[in-house]
Amino acid sequence: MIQPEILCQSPIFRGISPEDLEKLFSQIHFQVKTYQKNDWIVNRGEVCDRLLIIQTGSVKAEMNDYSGKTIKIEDLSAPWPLATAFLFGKGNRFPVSLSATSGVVILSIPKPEFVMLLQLNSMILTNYLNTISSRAQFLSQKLKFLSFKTIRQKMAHFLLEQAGDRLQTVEISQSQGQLAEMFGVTRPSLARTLGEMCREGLIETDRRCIKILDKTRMNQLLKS
Amino acid sequence: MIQPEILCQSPIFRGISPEDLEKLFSQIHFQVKTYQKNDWIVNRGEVCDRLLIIQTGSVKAEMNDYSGKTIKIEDLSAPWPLATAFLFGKGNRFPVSLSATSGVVILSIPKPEFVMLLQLNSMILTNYLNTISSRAQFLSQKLKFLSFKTIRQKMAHFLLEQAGDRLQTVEISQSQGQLAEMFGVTRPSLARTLGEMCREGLIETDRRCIKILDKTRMNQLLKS
DNA sequence: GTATTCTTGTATCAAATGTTACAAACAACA
DNA sequence: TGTTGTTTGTAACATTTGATACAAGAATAC
Repeated sequence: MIQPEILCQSPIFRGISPEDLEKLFSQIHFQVKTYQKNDWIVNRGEVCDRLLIIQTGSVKAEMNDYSGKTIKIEDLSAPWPLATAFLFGKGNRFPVSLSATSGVVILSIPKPEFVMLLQLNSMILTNYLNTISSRAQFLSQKLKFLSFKTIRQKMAHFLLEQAGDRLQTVEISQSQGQLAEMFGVTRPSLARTLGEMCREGLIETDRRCIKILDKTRMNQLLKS
Repeated sequence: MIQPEILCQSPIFRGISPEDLEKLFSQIHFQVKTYQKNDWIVNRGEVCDRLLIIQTGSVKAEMNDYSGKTIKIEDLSAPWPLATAFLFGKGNRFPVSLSATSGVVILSIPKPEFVMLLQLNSMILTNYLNTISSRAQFLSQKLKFLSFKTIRQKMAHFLLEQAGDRLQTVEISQSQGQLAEMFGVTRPSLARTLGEMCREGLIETDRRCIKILDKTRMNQLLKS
């Protein structure tokens, strides 16, 4: 059976009372499946024609490369939905393989039934739309960031975004190492670039505080 | 007034008859706005609380940088929807500025009304979900591609993806220059890498045909 | 206070890629 | 056939970044 108290904490059913959730589920068909540890839940490439939500336990997403070996992508646990962005769209196949890392209970809602659910309840609809849209926005943001080629440009983009129109001083919350990881570069390379920008009079640094001295010149870095 | 014959060719209203479309629109509130050439339609950063669809004419998307200058992003024309991935989600603000490149008629549907439309008609709902999901999938794909750091890796990924499980020979449809642009590298660099891979016995090239000689070794490139 | 651990700044060398330039192969066309 | 423009292969050099190592400063624990 479904567990409304857990499901209503899922991003998709957030804001819906357990009672309402039970009523909604009484109107549609669905399955609840149980898996043992290390069981395969879905294989990469399988058609994604149902929404899966973890009700209990945790799941490991893996991608197997062209030679058959696997690389771990991420860990997911209750009450998270699986592969929300692949239920619709053109290539609606699972991009990863999923296996149970503990005893797992999965709620499986066929796509037509889920569409019905979306039409029955506008909260579920907006929740689901918010989920996919946020993901698209996140990816879009990340892509824009990666489009800057040199570390200088990434740094300039980051600083100008953090500072906004008003501020001149940015205090970074992470360590330099974490920042480097976010940039996808090595820590010494980032430090070197910061040092160079200091010497050129673009910024001033004091541990975690970075002061932008010349916004105009910083902007020009992003265009060339 | 709305033009059902045009709108039903939009990705969002595809598959709906002009008659049904007219009935649907009689049930909701919406606006139809006219713009002259070079008029601003929306500014970057404005709250995105309505769905915009171009009914006539064409529109230019621009991004203005931190210093105020603008860079052209893309051209859009009827009957295309605007910024579909930003109507929902967390940061629901327009990521770009939009201006008319000709006389333009824009259909503007407030978000709550659009949600109602999604609940009234399951075709519109799946169309819209397909649109956003496809975008998320496209971005995800692109991001994965950029995650490979060296040109060798990008090339290996590209070739193995194109070839699939069966084929050994890939014929690229674009010129080497266009391929390089897609990879985000310069043309001579790509040619050099291809040359090296040839000499190492990984591939054989003949103009636009590339034959993969050693899939196993090619796979190993993707892991290191 | 002292030891330990984490963070930062810096240096050196190697690897990867960009930049520029040029010639050969190919395609389209008069 | 010859001409012109495009695509491809290749080279030399500059720039950027990665890899590794080490020392000094800062934070934390004991």
